[in-house]
Amino acid sequence: MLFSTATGYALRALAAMPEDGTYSLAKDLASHLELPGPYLAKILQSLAQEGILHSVRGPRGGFRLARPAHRITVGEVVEALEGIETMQGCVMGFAACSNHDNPCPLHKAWNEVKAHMDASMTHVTIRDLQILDMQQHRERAEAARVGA
Amino acid sequence: MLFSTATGYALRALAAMPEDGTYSLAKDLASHLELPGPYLAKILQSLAQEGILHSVRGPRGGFRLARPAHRITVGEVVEALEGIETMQGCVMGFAACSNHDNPCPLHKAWNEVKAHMDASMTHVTIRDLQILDMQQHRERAEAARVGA
DNA sequence: TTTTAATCCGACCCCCATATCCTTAATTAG
DNA sequence: CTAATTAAGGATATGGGGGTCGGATTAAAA
Repeated sequence: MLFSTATGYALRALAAMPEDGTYSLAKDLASHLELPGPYLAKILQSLAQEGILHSVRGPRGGFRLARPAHRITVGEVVEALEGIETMQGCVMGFAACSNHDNPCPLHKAWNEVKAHMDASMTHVTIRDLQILDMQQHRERAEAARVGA
Repeated sequence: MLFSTATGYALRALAAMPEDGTYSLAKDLASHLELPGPYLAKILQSLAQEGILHSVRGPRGGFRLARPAHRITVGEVVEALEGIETMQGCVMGFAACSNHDNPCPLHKAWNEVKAHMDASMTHVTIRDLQILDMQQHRERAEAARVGA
């Protein structure tokens, strides 16, 4: 995959969190999604520091979305966890190919790629991933029913 | 950049190697391109094992292209050094999004990206990078002349 | 007020990419 | 044959991402 595994975990966790204001526990999310618990907790902490999640400690605490799901973009999450450098610079690392003249042979294709991905990442939100998450649940339930 | 630094070094080195059948020394290439010498040597060894370079030891030895430059694609070099996994699977690592139905919201964009890049990598050859290399040399010489 | 439940925070592994160095093997020049 | 030259290969740092663990901190509940 293109993103780091941490980013992938974050997106899956965000998509699985309820929007009713209740707080989810890191370990519940982890067991539900079958992700490494302590690691996911650390990632959620980062997201809280970046203002994407809100967290409270103590009993009845946990993590919840800091904003409505449709106002958190995939790009934001990527930037929060990886920085912006992921898709910058020449594909092959040719120094003289920094966006202006003298482009490398892959420059045009790469620029289109970047524009494409960038547009997607600013338009796709956690809300879109929630829908996907629900579909997957339906499918899993269906598979279990048929398999039994 | 998208590729590993090793792949970037390899592409630059391949683009800088002469096609007249003479052998280049790893350290000459490294100093010419300002790359870490021992590391580049290791990379060139890998390329030799993969059949992209030919190498001989001893005096007047070194590395040369195993084939004409226009018959070595960028994709081959990437595959030789990184494997094919680089651009496979879902962008966010969603398991249920493996190419068929139930695609993630970035699936379509990502597939277009992959197709685009794949086409480029199988069509762009070292020959194309040689031309780029020469242009950069001209530019550097020009800059030096003007600067002096 | 004490207990409990949770995040928070730091210290610590493991693995891999990057990078270096040294020894060994091969080949040529003298 | 010997010495010089060069790649090949192994051992060894180094840094970051992935991942675990335990204690400190906070806040609610008993």
